[in-house]
Amino acid sequence: MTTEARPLRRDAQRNRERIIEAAREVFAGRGFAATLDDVAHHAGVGVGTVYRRFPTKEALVEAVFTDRLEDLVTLAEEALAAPSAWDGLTDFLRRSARMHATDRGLRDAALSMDETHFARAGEQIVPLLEQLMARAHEEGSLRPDAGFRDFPIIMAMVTELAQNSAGCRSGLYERYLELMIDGLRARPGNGELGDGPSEADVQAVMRECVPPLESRRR
Amino acid sequence: MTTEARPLRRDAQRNRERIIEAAREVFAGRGFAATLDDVAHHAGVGVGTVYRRFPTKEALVEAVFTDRLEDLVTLAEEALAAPSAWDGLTDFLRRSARMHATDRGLRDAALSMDETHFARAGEQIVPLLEQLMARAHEEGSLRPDAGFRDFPIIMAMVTELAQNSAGCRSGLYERYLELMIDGLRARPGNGELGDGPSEADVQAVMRECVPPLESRRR
DNA sequence: GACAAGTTGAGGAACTACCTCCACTTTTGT
DNA sequence: ACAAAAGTGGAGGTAGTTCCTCAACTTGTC
Repeated sequence: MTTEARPLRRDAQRNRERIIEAAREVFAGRGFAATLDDVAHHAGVGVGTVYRRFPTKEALVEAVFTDRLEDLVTLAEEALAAPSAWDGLTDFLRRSARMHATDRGLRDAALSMDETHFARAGEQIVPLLEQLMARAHEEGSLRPDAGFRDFPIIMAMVTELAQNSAGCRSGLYERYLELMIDGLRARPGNGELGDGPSEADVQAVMRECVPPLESRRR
Repeated sequence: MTTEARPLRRDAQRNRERIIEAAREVFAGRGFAATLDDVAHHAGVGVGTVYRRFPTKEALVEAVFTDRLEDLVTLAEEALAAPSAWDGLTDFLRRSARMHATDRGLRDAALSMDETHFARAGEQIVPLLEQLMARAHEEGSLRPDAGFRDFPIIMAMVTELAQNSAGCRSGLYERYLELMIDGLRARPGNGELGDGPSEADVQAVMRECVPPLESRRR
């Protein structure tokens, strides 16, 4: 049952790296909506070469974004280490929003966490955010009716705007993130938020926000 | 130069109404992304009939949504008439968000205000919102660094979520609207919002949020 | 009942994306 | 140096979309 892979020929190895590099750039701009033809052209190789190396788009996406998602986990760990839970929480929002705004592929990967192979990163990050929220609640800085499941939805909204304003003022999304952050503060006079989303709700929304990875072909 | 239109034959008139009715429903569900084929099928008529009556999608959209946009203007007028500017403002947000969430076509029409024939509704509504914001600023209830141009962007974000959660919990967007509303309150301890969007920014974002009406065909 | 008006829906045109295939080139092992 | 193995390129087949036309047919009106 050994998947004893023979080493790639030298030129093939070089091409593989070129492809990943090109994919990083192309996905950063167009997200998962980018085609493998795009990537190939960008890498200066034929489409066939891309398909030989990465039989599905998912395989390529995985090769490109696995590390980047680790960065998000690291970000969450740092957030949890901050002395003030509020500062940790808001920094996490700001910094991850910036990452997602800069790299649309990363955004799509993060929003696909529950489905794809990225599930592992999700499993790491969710408990961190849960703890962070719990600490912020204890601290009294976060409004009590906000929960950790609001994280992904807020991120989805804000980074969607980041996409839609990329052509004019790329930093515009920050304004509305700040608005939501101020809305998250625990304060007398806040309105009623009502019931938060269920886990299924969160997953459904995330799915809607990302172009499907699998080919529609049957 | 008379556009002396002869009256439609009785059956044609009936079909025209059916088409508009069907378009209302179909656009409500799929927004401007709906095709005229869709509409025809829904109306129980052939595609050709639709194209004969409405040579472009824009003509049909106009026929369907002109009144509905008037409703939004009315809503803004009512908001302005409220004794408290804050209540008027937040009610406007809540009620128009609900309208947009229920009818995706209306959302698309509202977000196309600056381009299409709906410009007139835009010209009516913008000054109303501007006054409303001004009154809320005087009143001291609205944070001073929020402006009337934040309206459309907040609406775009919230109703985008309404779209993406239509399949699971259709009311989910309300939670995040409330969050933004709390973020809009004037309060000590609010963060810095930075520069608001320019008129051009707003228009660019709105454009990005709506599928193009014209055929891509060349 | 004749003529104009209206209807129909299959199908052509244009686009997009996915992916395969095989003649050709390059590397590697001897 | 040479052959076998590995890798490459990219035109083109398959397919899914949507837009819109048109010629044969049906219906309404006078």
